[in-house]
Amino acid sequence: MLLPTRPTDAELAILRVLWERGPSTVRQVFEVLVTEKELGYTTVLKMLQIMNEKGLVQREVADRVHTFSTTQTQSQTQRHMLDDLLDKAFGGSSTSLVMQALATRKASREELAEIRKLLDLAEGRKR
Amino acid sequence: MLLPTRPTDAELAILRVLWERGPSTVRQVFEVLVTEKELGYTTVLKMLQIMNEKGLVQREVADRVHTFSTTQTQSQTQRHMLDDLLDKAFGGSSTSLVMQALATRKASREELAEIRKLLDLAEGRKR
DNA sequence: AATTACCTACGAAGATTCTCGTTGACGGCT
DNA sequence: AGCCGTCAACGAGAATCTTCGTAGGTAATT
Repeated sequence: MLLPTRPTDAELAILRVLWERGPSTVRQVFEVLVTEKELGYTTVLKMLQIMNEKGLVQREVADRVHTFSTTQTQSQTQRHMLDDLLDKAFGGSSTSLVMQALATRKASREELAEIRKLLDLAEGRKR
Repeated sequence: MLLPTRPTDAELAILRVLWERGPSTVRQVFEVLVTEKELGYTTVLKMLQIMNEKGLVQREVADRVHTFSTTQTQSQTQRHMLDDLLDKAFGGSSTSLVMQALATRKASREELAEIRKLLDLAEGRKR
């Protein structure tokens, strides 16, 4: 599957772990996820196998354990999913998306300042 | 189903039509969607029935045709989906979400100005 | 050698999504 | 009366997602 499909929720949960912890074994991923939600070891294993077929993760076989790592950075995936959401729910308007993002969760003052800095950058690049 | 589930892609396509055109009959929704994608009339009908059961749309029966309308505004749905995405792919950081949003599609200068205005508002509200 | 512990592989089941064909009802037209 | 077009209802099938039980392999421990 060359086209990067949008990760499902369960897949995202696993990707989150891999992004945070870096390359991990099935057991390591399982240990993290099981604290959030009741689920079996083989469930995680199966998911990782499927994700490997899809190209979402890659595996390295050392000794007899498999170590999995993501094939896309978190940023790449984020951009992807945002792009998708932008098309499907925001009519392509990044303005209204940002607007909603600012409305959704009250950003802290520090966050607002950071966003403003980004804005300056984006605008500066334009003139 | 009281909790608003996240609309699927096919559901979003229908919601988009209803948001744009306002309350519409099955045929009207179908006429719009069929220009974008090959699909049958009964597919749209079935989807609307399901969406009605889920509470995503409500129906009004007049004469013998049913007219459907959304139960949530586009903004409400947008906020919802953003909130969801924020949790599942951005670790709750609206800053990085906004950052990616600005990076994804280059916003026009007008859009940037508008976003800046929003920022002022958000910040003003804080002090 | 037998048991235990951990690993991957695999099949399958249940749920959801999306699609459409068929059916039956209703109204207008000939 | 009989035919045609449009409508909603319904069942069902294909595809995908998510879950886990079972099986088989390997290595250490008893």
